[in-house]
Amino acid sequence: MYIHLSQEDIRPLYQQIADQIKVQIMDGTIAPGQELPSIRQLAQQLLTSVITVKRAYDDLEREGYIYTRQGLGTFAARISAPQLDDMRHKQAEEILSEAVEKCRALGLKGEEILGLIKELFKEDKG
Amino acid sequence: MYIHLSQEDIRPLYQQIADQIKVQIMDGTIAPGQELPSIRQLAQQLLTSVITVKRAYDDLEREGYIYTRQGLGTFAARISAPQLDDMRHKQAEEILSEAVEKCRALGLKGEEILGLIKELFKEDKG
Amino acid sequence: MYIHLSQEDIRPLYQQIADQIKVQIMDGTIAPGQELPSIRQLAQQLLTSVITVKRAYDDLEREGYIYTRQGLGTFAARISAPQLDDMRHKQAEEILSEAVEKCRALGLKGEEILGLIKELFKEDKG
Amino acid sequence: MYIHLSQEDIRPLYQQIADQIKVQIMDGTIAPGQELPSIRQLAQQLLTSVITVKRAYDDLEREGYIYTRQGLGTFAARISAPQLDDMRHKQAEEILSEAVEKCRALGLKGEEILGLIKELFKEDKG
DNA sequence: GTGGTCTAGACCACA
DNA sequence: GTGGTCTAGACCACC
Repeated sequence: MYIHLSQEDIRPLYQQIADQIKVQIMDGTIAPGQELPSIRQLAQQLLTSVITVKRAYDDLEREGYIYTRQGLGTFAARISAPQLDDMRHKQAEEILSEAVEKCRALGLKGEEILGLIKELFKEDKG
Repeated sequence: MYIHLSQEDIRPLYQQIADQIKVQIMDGTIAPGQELPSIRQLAQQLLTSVITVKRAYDDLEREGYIYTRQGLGTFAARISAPQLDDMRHKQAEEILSEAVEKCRALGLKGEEILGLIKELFKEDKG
Repeated sequence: MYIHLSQEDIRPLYQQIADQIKVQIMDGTIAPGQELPSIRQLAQQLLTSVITVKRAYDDLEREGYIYTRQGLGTFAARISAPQLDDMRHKQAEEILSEAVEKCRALGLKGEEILGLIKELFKEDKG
Repeated sequence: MYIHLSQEDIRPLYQQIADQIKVQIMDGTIAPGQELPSIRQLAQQLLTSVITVKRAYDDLEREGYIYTRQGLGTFAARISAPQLDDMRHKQAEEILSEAVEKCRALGLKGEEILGLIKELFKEDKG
């Protein structure tokens, strides 16, 4: 499992780990039921502490992406394709909703924001 | 100048202050060149510490929204309305573009993202 | 003897084993005095370790459901049906009484608790 | 704020702390909006580590009972009476549902469990 | 002063 | 070997 930690990233280390594992589960890189590296292994690989990895795994388990069993290990949850789709959408909704909130805080109106987004997609196509 | 601080807001106090001043400059409530209350005055009014207000003013000055003159006071920058509009739009574009990137990383297609955004605005209206 | 182990079950493996044997003794699937499979046999059958099965058998013996004779094997205790019923009821009473106590500590009245329980059973039927 | 930690309790320390604060919020001992002791204070008082208290506060915040603000402190959430009632009921439902599950695992049928509960309440009245 | 993050290391339960 | 809990202590951001 490849994970990249950056000191320049604003997010705390445990969140960088959790976010990247989340993406890999959602895009299928990590298959349902697949065993994840042990917290000790991953901590060693990332040159970080056991607790930091544990915290990332805890967050992922709480959100239903993985499950851990004492003495057995940590595994990707067995999520069906439609469930995965749902989770992806919820995740995306959260990201977009946050971004829109920030724009509103800048004083932009809903129409202006929609306009900007449409322009964004036009540029990508061109 | 009216500013409301909330303990329950997730943002730190200094950012609540800066954000609200920013909006008032952008929507014209504070005119270009207008004098802002002194750090001590505002701290007293908001029942908060001088340090917190100073941090807000510092951030605003760094971003070009206000400027301070030793012994004279603090003033809203002399920005024309179209310039202000430009600043807002550039910032908003950055925020939205980042969010869309994150959604793409999750495996969502452009159409799906646009759909989610449209739903977001429908909910807000309802 | 059929026993199913699940990685996704929250309970540790040894407890899954003990619980299922307990039920089979209580509902008569395993007759009083009947010989149980050896620890090694069962471990092999369940694709798990001897230690795990040993721990399950130890727990069951401590609670009086089975007994082991050196060199002979492990056997279901000779408990009469009414005795079994008594054991079950006493255990259940303890569990339920504890739960009700916790609810009372939350500030709920007896009637509210009874109401909640009745709803619980309605849902299970529906 | 009085909290009692017991080494004999099966629950981990952080959960003992969280559970007791939860009860005090639900029964009104801690008022909505009231400031809780700082994690350092409470850790000192309970002769435990900062991290253990932090973990308890984290869990409570995640469940909506309290909120914490960097530099300000930790506060009981402003929950209305009906909301509190709801939370109490959900909490109780969880406790009772767990207990019923355990009884079922013992091999008891729904009717038997209901019978035991009714006897429990009769005794309390007598 | 407050909370937020992280480290290095320990001991326990489970397999 | 695995994960679960806990300690003592550090540095940072915020007030």
